[in-house]
Amino acid sequence: MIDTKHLRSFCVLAETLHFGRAADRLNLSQPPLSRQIAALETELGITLFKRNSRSVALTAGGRQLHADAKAILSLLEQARKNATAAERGEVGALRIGFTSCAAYNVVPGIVRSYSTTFPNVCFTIREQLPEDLSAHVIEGKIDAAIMFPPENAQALNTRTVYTEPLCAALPTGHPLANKRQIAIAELADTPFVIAPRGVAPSLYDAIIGHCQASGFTPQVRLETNLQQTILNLVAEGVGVALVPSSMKKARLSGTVFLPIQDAPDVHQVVAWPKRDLNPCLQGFLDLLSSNSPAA
Amino acid sequence: MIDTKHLRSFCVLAETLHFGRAADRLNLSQPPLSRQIAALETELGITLFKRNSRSVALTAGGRQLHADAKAILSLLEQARKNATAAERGEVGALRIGFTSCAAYNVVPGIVRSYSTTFPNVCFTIREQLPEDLSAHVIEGKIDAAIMFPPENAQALNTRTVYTEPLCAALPTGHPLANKRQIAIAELADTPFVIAPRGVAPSLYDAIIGHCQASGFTPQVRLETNLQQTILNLVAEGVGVALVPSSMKKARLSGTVFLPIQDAPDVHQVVAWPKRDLNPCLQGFLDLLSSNSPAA
DNA sequence: CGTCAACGATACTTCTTCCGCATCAATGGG
DNA sequence: CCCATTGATGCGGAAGAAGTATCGTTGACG
Repeated sequence: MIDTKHLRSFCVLAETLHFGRAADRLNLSQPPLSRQIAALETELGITLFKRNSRSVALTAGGRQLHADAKAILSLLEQARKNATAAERGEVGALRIGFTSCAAYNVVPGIVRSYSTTFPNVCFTIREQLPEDLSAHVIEGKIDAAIMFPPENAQALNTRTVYTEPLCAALPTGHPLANKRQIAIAELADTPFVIAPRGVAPSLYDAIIGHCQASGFTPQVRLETNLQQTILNLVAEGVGVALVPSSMKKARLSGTVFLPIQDAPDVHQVVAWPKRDLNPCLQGFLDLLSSNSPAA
Repeated sequence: MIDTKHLRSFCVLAETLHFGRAADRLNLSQPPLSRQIAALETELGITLFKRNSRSVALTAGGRQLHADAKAILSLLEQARKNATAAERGEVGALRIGFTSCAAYNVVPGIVRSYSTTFPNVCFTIREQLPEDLSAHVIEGKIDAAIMFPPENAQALNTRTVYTEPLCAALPTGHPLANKRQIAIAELADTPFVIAPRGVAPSLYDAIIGHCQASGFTPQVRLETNLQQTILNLVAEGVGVALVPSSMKKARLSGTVFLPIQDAPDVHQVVAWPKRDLNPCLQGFLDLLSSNSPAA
């Protein structure tokens, strides 16, 4: 079998065209080099050097092999670097899932900073249904997710990356739409549009909890899973909704966003599996920590 | 140093994820395989497999190295094939020089047949001055030349590849231009355009010799080195010329080509250096022999 | 909860292989 | 014609790799 040692010896000899000097450069004495080249030649079944005891010259096959051998040796060196870089998370692939809500706060920043810090990582981000994210992380379909805090997180690590208050989303025609700020109790008689608890328990609990703390249980007219859809329904006049403040950036006509007195905070977390850590993820998490702004 | 043996073992293990079965496929017992992988890991300074005595899994670095190692091993196999192919003349580079005259007879055919028979050879053909061709072959600037027979060919092998009679080139206005055939003696009083003897001795000798055999020495009005230029001068009415018959294909207006009675033959030869044969040349010479048509 | 079977790591011996020294054979220069 | 240079070869010893036997760990099963 052809050995990298043979290739190295061959390359040095092809460049020096002198067995003695080539052997020196290889920290070797001359006889082993002669034997290595001879072995390579019998292995390939061709002569690589035309030698008479006065000069050494490459044959056509030797020239060809020299080009190929140099390429292979440099690829080998590259492979060594790649492997260690991959283990450090500098090359590889990283797949991140996120909810539409995160698209308005943490995602833009982390996308820019990560892809500039790790240009050799194939970085994929996919918006996914909020109720699917936990499962996708656990199943390994994605390496991490930016999402509302999951409830049963025994297989997941989580870390808060964004915190913001809830705000109220009202249709433009709503009687309260012209106020600068409202108290949640003012919405006690207005129908709500809300995501089912299973989609984002923390968000659901924050909304319902805040209403109940103000002395009423909101009348839920319609449930739907996406914040985006909720806002569309608000714009249609179906009801009002409490949404994370960053949803303002959705720039949806027909909807007014109003701050709420004593608004509860909602959080975005990054969630990643407890085992089998993709090395690329570490850099991602580090960047999230250093960049994460408060709301 | 990383060895191809290590790469092979690593690849098989990465595919089977089982030391025992991988060792079988490598015709090896399990302990050496464990040691090889361990050596590779210490060599790279990273762990390639996460193993607990129940399962073996690639790390990120291992996945990266697996991709690279497969590529390297296939390149190695390719290099082995390339080297033997190069020695057989199936890959490599072949540079052929030729005179404008040959461009009208042997060159088109050999170009087509050689480049289809040896598609992996980088095939370069260059038209060059006829008086330079011998030197270029001897100096190694080109591997072979298709040319008029050189005179002092001690360092060159030559083989005739095309034979054709001389014909007469007359300006369209010439009194003999309407004949179907002429005898050379009819041109005894017409000025000639001819290439100097040094450019193509065999051609020069054939022309002068034929005239003298017919009882006259041609009056040379102008000497120039290229057949192409000679024909241009004939078209201008400077004189007449004797040229190889295939020059008819130059499709030059203003010139008429007439067969000559008892015309002497002129030859095109392929000339190549006597030593240090480029393997690609052998196939070229073989094709020339099998394709070479008589005039 | 204990036993067992499967699997990878390790210890030790054996054998192959490769290196270095000495020397030979060929070739070109003085 | 002699000699110096250079690559090939023979041989003894050392390094390294493979194989056998065995250990330690871990999940499966009763």
